[in-house]
Amino acid sequence: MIGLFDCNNFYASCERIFRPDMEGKPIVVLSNNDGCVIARSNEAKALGIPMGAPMFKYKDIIQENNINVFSANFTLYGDISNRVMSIASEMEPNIEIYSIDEAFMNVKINNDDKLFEFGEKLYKEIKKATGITVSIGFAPSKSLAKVANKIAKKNKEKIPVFIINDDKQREDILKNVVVEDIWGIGRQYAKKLRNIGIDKAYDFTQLGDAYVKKEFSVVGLRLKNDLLGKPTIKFEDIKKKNNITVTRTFDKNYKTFEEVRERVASFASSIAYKLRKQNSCTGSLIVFVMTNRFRNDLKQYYNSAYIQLPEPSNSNFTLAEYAERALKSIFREGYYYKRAGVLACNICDTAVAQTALFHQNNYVQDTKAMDAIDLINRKFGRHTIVLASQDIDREWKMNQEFLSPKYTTNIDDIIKVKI
DNA sequence: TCTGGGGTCCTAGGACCC
DNA sequence: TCTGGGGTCCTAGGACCC
Repeated sequence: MIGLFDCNNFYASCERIFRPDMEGKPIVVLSNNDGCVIARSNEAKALGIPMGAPMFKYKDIIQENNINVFSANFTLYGDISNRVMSIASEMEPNIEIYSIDEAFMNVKINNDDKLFEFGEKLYKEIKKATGITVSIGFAPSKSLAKVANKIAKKNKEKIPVFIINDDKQREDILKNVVVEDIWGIGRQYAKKLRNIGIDKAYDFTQLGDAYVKKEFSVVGLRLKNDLLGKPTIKFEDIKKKNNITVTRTFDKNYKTFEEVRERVASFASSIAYKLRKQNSCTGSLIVFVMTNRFRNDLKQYYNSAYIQLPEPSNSNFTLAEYAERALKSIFREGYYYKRAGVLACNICDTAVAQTALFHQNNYVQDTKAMDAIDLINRKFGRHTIVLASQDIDREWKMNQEFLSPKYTTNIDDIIKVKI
C-alpha cells in the first residue's frame, strides 16, 4: 500500500511550535520580501485570507482581525521538515519525500487494522517529537493515497488516518470527488473536463484511453489508471534534482549592470552550492532578467540567455563567471529591473561529468577551494566567504519585517527557559 | 509604493545525423 | 501523381505540483 502523510498548515504550524501563545489564533506566513501570503492557519483561512494574497491589499483585514504575521523563515521550516522526514524514515525507510511537508511511503501492510495502527503511531511520533500534526492516507496507488489523505484531513476530531482499500468503496468515494480536487488536474484540465460534462473523478476514470491520451497526454492516461487502483504513477525514492533554480524579486528597482550582476553572481554561487550538496555538476546555465510586470507605466523587458560551460562544473568561480557572461548578452540600459534568476540545466553526477578534450579548468584547485569555503561557511555562518563579485558589504536586504528566530539552527536563537 | 519561489513532465517543431 | 526510415539535440511552450 502507498501511504501519504502531509503536515497541516506546515509553515504556520512551524511558527507555532515555539509560540504556544499563538495556539488557536490566526497566523499568516509571507513570501520573500513580505510580498504575498503563502501559508495560513485554519483561523486565518476562516477569515477569508486567500492563498497568494498580496500583503499590501490585505493589510487592513489583517490589522482589523489581529492576524499574526510572519516573514518566511525557510531555515526553520527546512529544519523542522528534516526532523519530520527522519522520524517517518525510521518507521518506514521506503519513503519518497515529495515536498517540504509531505512524503509517500511504500508500506508492506495490507490489513486495515494494522494500517490504521501504523498511521496512528506515525501521527503520534511526529507530534511528540516536533509538535507538528500530520494527516495520513493509505491506498493502492499514489493518486488514491492523495484522495485518502484529503479525507483524513477533514476528520477533525479523530486521529486523521483514512484508508481506501476496496473497489466498491473506491468508486463511491471517487463519485464524490470533483475534478478540480484530483491530484494532477489543474485549472486548464478541469475546465476542459467540465466542458464535456465530466464533473467527478469517477466519470474521468470512465473515459476511453485513446480520448484521455489525446486530450490530456500520457500524463492524463497514467492518472486515469492510477485512479482505477492500478498503481501507474511510479514510486521513486530519493532522487537528485534535474533542475536547480535560484530567482528573486528585488526589494527595489535596479538600473545599473553592477547591481544586477551582483545578484546574478550570488544566485550562481547559490546554485553551485546546491549542486555540490547533491554531488552534481551543471553543463549549462540560463540567466534571465525582467522588469516589474505589475507596473504598466514602465517600459517592460524580459530576456533570457542560455550559456554552455566548457565542461560541467559546480564551482562558484565558474558558474558566476559564465552567469555574468550570459547576463552581459541580455542586459539593456534604460530599464528598471525587478527580478532576475539563474537556472542550472544539464545536471549530471560529478563522478561521471565529461571533461573537455582540452581541459583547462582548474578543476582540482576549484574543488579544494569549494570544500574549504563550504567548511568555513558551515562553521562561521553562510556569508563568511563570498566571491568579490557578490555583495561584500551586505547591502542587499530582503524585506523581512516579521522574521521569527532560527530557533533550531542558530545557537543564539535557542529559547531560554526560566525555572 | 507594495504582487514568491522552486520544481516535474510532456509535446511539437526545427535543425541536424546516418 | 508518386518522394524512406530511424534517430538525436535543442528550444519553446504548456500543463501540472508544492
